[in-house]
Amino acid sequence: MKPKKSIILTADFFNNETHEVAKKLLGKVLYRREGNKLYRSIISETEAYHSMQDLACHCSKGITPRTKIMFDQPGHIYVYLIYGMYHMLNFVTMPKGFPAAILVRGIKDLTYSDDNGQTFKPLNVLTNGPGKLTKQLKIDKSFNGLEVKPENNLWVADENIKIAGSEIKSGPRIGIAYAKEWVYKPWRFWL
DNA sequence: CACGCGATTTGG
DNA sequence: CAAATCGCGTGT
Repeated sequence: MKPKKSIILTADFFNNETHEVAKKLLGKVLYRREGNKLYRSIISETEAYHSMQDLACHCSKGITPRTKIMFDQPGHIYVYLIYGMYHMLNFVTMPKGFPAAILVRGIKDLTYSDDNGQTFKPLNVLTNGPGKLTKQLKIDKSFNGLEVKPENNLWVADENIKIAGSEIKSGPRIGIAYAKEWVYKPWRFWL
């Protein structure tokens, strides 16, 4: 059985317009290694947060202890805690100095392997929300500021899963009612 | 240093 | 529909 071709996404992939990267992330494969377990899932929902003008983006506050990571290199991980209990997983986009990130809101087809990635078994849990998926994948603030790569036990790969343009839906982002005209930007993407 | 609230989820 | 629960940004 020939192993599936898996191309690990690097900074180049994330160094682009945030909404474009958010769309391209759909259908990409999210890996998380935790102890002897390797989790594999398909990214199915994302949201783009782009520029200091975007009032929905934390980075609209400027460079603060929390937001500085979004000003850093593309391909880094931004994790923050919301409502005192849920960790949100984001990937930084755009060149260093320009604040932007993508929130991973949903993953699907979560499987795991505990034998060095040879056999993946289905894990029948719901991962259709940003707080749910980080709980399942045991992602917390310890990932904040790290590069998304296998050495850090969290990475994204292109395994040539074909997504037709017609499969991608878009609409307003969730939970940002305070963001004035930015509320209506269709920067949420899902399959 | 006190205060208010959020890129959510769950249960009543 | 409201509670849970706490770090961060703001203003004092």
